[in-house]
Amino acid sequence: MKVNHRKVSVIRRSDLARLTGCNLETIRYYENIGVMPEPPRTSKNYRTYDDTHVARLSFVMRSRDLGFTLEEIRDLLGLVDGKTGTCADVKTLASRHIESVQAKITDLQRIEKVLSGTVAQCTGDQVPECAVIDALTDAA
Amino acid sequence: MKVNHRKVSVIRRSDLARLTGCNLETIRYYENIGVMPEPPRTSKNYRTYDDTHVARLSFVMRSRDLGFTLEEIRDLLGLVDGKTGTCADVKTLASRHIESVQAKITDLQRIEKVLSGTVAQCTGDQVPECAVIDALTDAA
DNA sequence: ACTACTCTCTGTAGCCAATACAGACTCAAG
DNA sequence: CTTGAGTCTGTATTGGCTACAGAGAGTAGT
Repeated sequence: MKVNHRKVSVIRRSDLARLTGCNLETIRYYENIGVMPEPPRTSKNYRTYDDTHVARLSFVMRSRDLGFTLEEIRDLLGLVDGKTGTCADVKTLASRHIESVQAKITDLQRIEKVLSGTVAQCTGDQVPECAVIDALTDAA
Repeated sequence: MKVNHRKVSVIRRSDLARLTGCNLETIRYYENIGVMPEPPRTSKNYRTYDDTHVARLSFVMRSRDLGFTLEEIRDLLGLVDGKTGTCADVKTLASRHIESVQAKITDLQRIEKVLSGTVAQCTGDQVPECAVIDALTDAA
């Protein structure tokens, strides 16, 4: 009555990728750098995952989506895993990240302002008189 | 009357770096990838720059500061050099860049909002009840 | 059983935009 | 003449992946 060679609901790498939306190769990369644990292997050396891997990778993906670096994600995971840290520690990490996000926003807004202002002066004439080129050439 | 072995106002690589604020090694990198031209060399193989190099590198630095990729900078330089393009071409390039900057701002603002909202719920208690961790764990 | 196809495994190379370093050479001042 | 600074080259490293080659494993159809 051998219905299926694969044990019921064994999660392989491609399944994990599909379930989390993570790229297939990226999973291996995360295992190499220690963000994801090395999973158990079958007798033929195939990686086998379970719910905990799905949850952890989802956490990583979500954090990544919010712009945390892998370094920061490692720290977050450490706090979750070790249970040594407090919510305050997490808050500190997140707050620092918020600050860096705000700094990036400010920077991009400055850029946007300069560029928009310059492009608005553009006449559509030949390059030597182009306002954008002038701005890039002359400004300190 | 040998006052100075170096010809008057020969610009060396370190001088160019100082004048433009560009990192010393980055200049060599820009020459390798064709953003800056290979400069003439002295008999002893030292790079020698002039005003045109200072102007060009300043242009590159300014563009970089405004978030243009080196690919885009290459395109801008091509328009300036070749004089084949019109101001409209430059405007197109710059406008596309503005759009990508705006997209980044929007994305970061979304991130900032999510993070700030989550951190605001933080109690400072132990990790298992941390709002930030919960948000990272549960959210799709 | 055989073929064809897909999946997984590994190591390695490439991407951007630099930055850093080792080891050799050159130069200017004291 | 020695010392220290500057320059030269090629190569390695960073972050965060992505892609690919070539081998082995599993599966579906005939």
